Amino acid sequence: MAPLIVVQVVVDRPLAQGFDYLWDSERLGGSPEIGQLVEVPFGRSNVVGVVIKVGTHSDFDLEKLKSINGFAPLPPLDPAALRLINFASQYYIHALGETIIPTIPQMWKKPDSWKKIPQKLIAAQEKKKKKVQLDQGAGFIQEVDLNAEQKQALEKLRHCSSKKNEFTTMLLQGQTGSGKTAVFLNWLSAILDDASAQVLILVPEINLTPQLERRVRTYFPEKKMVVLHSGVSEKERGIAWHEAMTGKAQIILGTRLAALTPLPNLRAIVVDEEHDPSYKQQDGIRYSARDLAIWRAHDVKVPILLSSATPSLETWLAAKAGRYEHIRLDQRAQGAGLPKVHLINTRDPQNQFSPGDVSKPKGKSLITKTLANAISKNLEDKKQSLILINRRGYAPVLSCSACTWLSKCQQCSSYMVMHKAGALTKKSVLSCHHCGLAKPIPSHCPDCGNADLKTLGQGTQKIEDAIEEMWPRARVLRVDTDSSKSSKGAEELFQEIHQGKVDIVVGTQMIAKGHDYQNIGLVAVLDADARLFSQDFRAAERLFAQLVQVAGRAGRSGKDGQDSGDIYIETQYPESAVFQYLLGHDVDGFLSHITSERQEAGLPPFSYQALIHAEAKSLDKAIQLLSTLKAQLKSQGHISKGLRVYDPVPKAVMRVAGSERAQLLIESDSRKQLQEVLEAVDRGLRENSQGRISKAARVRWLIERDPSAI
DNA sequence: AGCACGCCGACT
DNA sequence: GTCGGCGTGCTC
Repeated sequence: MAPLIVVQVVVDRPLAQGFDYLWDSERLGGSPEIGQLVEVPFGRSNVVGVVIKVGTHSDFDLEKLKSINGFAPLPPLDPAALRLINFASQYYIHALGETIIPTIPQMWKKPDSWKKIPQKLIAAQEKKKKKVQLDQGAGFIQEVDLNAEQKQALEKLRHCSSKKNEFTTMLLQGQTGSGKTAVFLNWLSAILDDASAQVLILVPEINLTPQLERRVRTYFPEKKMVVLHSGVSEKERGIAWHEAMTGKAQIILGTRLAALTPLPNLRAIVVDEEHDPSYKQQDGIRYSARDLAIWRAHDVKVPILLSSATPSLETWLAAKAGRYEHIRLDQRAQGAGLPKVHLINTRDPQNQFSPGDVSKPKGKSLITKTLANAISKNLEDKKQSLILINRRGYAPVLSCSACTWLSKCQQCSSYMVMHKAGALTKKSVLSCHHCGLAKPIPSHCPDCGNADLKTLGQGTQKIEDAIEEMWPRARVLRVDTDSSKSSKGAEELFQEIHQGKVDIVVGTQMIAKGHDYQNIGLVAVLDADARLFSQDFRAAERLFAQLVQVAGRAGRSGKDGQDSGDIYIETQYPESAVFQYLLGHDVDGFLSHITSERQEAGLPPFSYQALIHAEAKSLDKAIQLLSTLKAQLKSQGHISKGLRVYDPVPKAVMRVAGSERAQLLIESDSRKQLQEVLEAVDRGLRENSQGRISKAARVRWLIERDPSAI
């Protein structure tokens, strides 16, 4: 009789345990290995799972064990990848199976097509060969072409990461346009001299990927590179992931979803724009790809480079404290100077239009007279202007002029945004940006019947209208998620800007991210104040980072260092720290400033946080669950010195798509203590839940470690 | 989570 | 008489 083989498998369900199965060697024609992707019968159906244990006995009734159906034509996930996923599962208090399975591309999770996969891979390889030949190009900046400062930074990078098998974290801090990319690509170049070495380059979830992709390809034409982000098709992603996890791909460029790809020969990691909030996953397991990348680098003993013009406070402090190497790049490459920052005090009547002004627009506009003059001049100079307003749609809310009616969403506790007819929809609509509900615009007030409905506030669409009215001969383009989703893709819109087909671009923050523009003379930010006094303690930090990024867009046009562009910020509070430090492009000054603020308030990075989210049909139930949880933690003696469990509160947008939401904040001075409490929270909630929904009141809950916004 | 089983109300 | 609501329990 063949020896008994029992394997433990985790599946994509919110279940903490693994499940035991029999491994029938004869039938399966292979031996079981940890990290193998298998198909198992589970309940009534068959699902894929990952083997986490191989042994000869089971705690479960042997008679009741089912057998493994089959395994994927894949090597097992390597031990380092499994360690990473195991860490993520524990740190973020998320079931192992639910952590591991979603990282595997769809293509590999269809057992029916496992047999056909080898042919598919061969076909894809053939196709690739043809493509590669077309891909050569210029634009490559060799080491000799770097400026003195870049060379120095590169030397330092090499020096800090010269020892084999040593973990180092390095922060490469430099202004936009200082040539960080050229430096880190040259750094990676030496690492890639080892033919088997793999490097991981993480980028935020932005439209920047195609640009960087082209650039990396021209740097390393002979290296195999794969790209992993949500825009890559399922099939391509499956192939790319396979090439990465088998060590065939040397360069893995991707967004946060690439951070968990198995890379058996990983030698270095780069996290570009490390401060960017999109590294934080916001659904499912809420991990930070940047934090996991650092853990990963430490675990496999390789250097990791974090790059940013405006580092996150966490990173910057670690660098100050010497835990990270701090490498600076302060001059602008290619001689471009820093743009001049102008603060326009909107409370100052001098900046506003007076009734008699010739150029005064008809309606109320966010565009002040001072800004309008600057835009006019920029137009005369044949330069492009970027106008940023972080609110899409026409107007954030519609109101009745006779009664108190406002365009509230029926399902959510937020307002419906008015969108004018055009790109997104054929007719004008009211749309809820939280639940997606869209309704026609009422012709009369639903409450009192009054026909005079007025818009409050201004979004990108309304600004676009205002600009077209003020500069009828200028070519205006709007770029936001609405305009890029319809008619043309974002990439095409950016092409129009590059080709000089537009004079004024109106858009949300997405126009400021990652794209290099050649002829921008002016950048204006219209709604900066909205985020100045936010509930979220990181709002100012984010705003500052965005404004610096925006400023970077303006400066790139200055070819000879003369004309470096202007940035205009309209604000009621020009004296705010964010703006004052921005005036001097003083990133370090600003970070020092918020350091003391955070320290005094005991906020991260001087403490560690977690949120317990609760969502139910009624707010009462959600709050009730969290109150009970808090009481339970108290009675079990979990609340000790250095740990603060706040009271449950309704969320800012309390109601979304018909369910009401609350949260509980837990804060601790120690990571370890927080971990222990969160494990207790998980145990306590699980005891009375099926999956992630409480049995009694049907409250859906979720633990979020290191929330990016509270 | 996903799914079946099970026991109570308004329907072809 | 049944279709279907969602409360409860299980998945090796």
